[in-house]
Amino acid sequence: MGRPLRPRGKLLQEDTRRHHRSLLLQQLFREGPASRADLARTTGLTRVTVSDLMAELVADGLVEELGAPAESRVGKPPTLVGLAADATHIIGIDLSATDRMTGAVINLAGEVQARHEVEIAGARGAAAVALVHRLATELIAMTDRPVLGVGVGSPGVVDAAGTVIDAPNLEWSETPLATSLADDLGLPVFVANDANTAVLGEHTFGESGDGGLMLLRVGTGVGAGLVLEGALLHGHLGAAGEIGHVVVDPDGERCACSRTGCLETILAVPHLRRRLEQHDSAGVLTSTGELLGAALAPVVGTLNLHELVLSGPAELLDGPLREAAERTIRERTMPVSSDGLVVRTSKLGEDVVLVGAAVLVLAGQLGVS
Amino acid sequence: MGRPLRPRGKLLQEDTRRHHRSLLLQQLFREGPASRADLARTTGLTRVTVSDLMAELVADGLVEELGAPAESRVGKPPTLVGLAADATHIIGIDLSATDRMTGAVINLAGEVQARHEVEIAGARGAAAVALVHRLATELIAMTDRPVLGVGVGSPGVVDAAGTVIDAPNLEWSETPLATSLADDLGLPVFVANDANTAVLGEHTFGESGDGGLMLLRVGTGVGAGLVLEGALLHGHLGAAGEIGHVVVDPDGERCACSRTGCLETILAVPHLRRRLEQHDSAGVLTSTGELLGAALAPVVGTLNLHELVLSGPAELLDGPLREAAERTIRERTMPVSSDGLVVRTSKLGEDVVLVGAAVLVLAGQLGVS
DNA sequence: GTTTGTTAGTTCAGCGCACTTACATATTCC
DNA sequence: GGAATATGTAAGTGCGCTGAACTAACAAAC
Repeated sequence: MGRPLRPRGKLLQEDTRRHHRSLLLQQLFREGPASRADLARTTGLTRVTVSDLMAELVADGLVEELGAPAESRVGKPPTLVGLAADATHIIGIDLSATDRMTGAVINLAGEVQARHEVEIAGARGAAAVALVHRLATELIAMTDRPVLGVGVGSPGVVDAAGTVIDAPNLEWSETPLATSLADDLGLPVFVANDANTAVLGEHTFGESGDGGLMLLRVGTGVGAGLVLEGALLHGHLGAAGEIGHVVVDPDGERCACSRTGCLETILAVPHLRRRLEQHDSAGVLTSTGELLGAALAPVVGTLNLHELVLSGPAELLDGPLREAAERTIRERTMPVSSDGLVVRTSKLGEDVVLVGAAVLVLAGQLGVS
Repeated sequence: MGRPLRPRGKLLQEDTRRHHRSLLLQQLFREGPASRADLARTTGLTRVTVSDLMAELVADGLVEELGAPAESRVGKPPTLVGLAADATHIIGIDLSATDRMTGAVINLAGEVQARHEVEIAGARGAAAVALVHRLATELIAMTDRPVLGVGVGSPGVVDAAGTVIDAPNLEWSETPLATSLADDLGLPVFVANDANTAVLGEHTFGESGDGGLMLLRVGTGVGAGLVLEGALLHGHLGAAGEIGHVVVDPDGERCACSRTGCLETILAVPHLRRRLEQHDSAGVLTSTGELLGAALAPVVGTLNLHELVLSGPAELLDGPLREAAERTIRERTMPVSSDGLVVRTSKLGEDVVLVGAAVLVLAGQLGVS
């Protein structure tokens, strides 16, 4: 039965070729170097087609020949081909911090090659956009390789075209960041919400499995991103993962959003740090984890999630809090939901958003992720 | 940016043709009859290609010429073509009731043409499978049209191949219902969980929008199905929507599953009816709705759902309970999540699963949904 | 009543893409 | 050294779409 997807539009022969190109890149990306004959076997394409596409990919500088493998068997020894991870670079930008914009030059393997950042220093609106332009330009100047594209993880709700619908901190509203950057830089630009960007990073480079993945980003605010059935979830109005102001404790603290007991009031780093100073540390972390677990149990059950990843200050998240959340979720969901569940912290640490921004570009430009 | 889907496999020219075939069927299915030239315009295909595909579809009996439209404008009047909704029939089967198996002959427009049912009368395991075979055979005999396929909504967890992993009531475990039926009947057979089936029915024939849709089925048990980004959510182990034994009230009633305060203990019809007899009716419905809303608020916020549909006895669901649930969800989520949300009862009533089973076939065989 | 303009649908040659078949090449096994 | 095995390339085939040109059928203008 698979996943019957509704046909989305006209399909050209050109699309077929791009699809197969991505198929091969994807294979090299996930499984590493292989011979053309191996690729033909795993993808189902013929050796002829694989050779043809490979010639194109080599010409584009995305793939390189690596010679014969060490060990040898009967028959003509194969020529390995592999992704030329460092022949092309990607610019990743993380706008989720409140005081600075960080960026990086990243290779096709998701490895950070260089970093750079600019202070926000109160820049808002158009000035903040100009700052992103500056950061991007400076990052592009830091690599001598062709740049595949620019990925940006921005706070706030971002639509599919890369327009920031609403980001209060930067005073952005209906700001067409992607098109503005693309016009300025002459490069493909992809913009998405920071939590969505982060979950893509974790999904692709965080050794995560193939099941549903939810990443909860805990910082000044709280937000989530989800990858379900292999694809990023956008939601009805592009606001999937906006979980920070879901009420988890009706008897809790008053929130700035006018509700009471929002998830942010117990979990956002400033609030959590403050409560840790005032009360018994282990108790606060445990009770916070329990409230989080209670809120997430219905989500885990409904989605039959495979992995729940916490991203944020490890000293806060990776201990009693995570354990209490995991325990609560298991207590509150049935075995068929919780048996397959993994609750862990991010393997990419502070770089999730940067690396995720690179994944935006990889997926958009190469069909790889 | 769209939705960068990872390439799933080799693409043949044949697939292109099938894709375009589905594209045209989809257009006729959703927008009704149109001229070939109109179809060419809306799909982006050329008139030549549309004509060619149409000839094929007419030959297959799926589409019929309807002559010229009444009103006329400049130029040669078009020939309308439309889906031949009654030239082919679909068999839909609903196994979610405890005492009987119901089935129907359904046309391509999702309209029930004939009904039939068999008593389960305690049949379990292989005997229950045989009963499904009998029901299917008898239904096929009730129509003189070619049968496009058989769709089955079964209780329990069902994998992508249509094998029922676990359905306690029927004592099925790893039961390959789809292949067994397909071999027996010589027809394509699609099996899915009843709640998943129902949500497909609602999505396709329930006048629902394009955003995320969650259908909560309230009966002897409680389960849900979700359509996100236009496609059915399966979940990591095929157990998406298994929400009946998520704990919503830790101080609640003991559940048969050994947990306390599962959603089923407050919402399943038998439990709810019992509580309604013992206490004030409005109060019970309202408090039940509030607990339901509290459990669903994190789900609604996380997924940025567009529609939440309750399916089950209308006299229980469509009143204070629905209102309390909706109010609670709105109180507990932020405007960006709740503004776009619609909470309603199913427009298909008792037939959701039957009609959804037909959608399984429509989607699987024609790529339409 | 004829001409003009517009739209619908078909015919035909051509092109892109992947496939099949066939072959050159390079190595191991006997 | 020859048979067997495997890789990668070359040539030709088939399928599906496209653009351009053509026929058909009508309304509006004169």
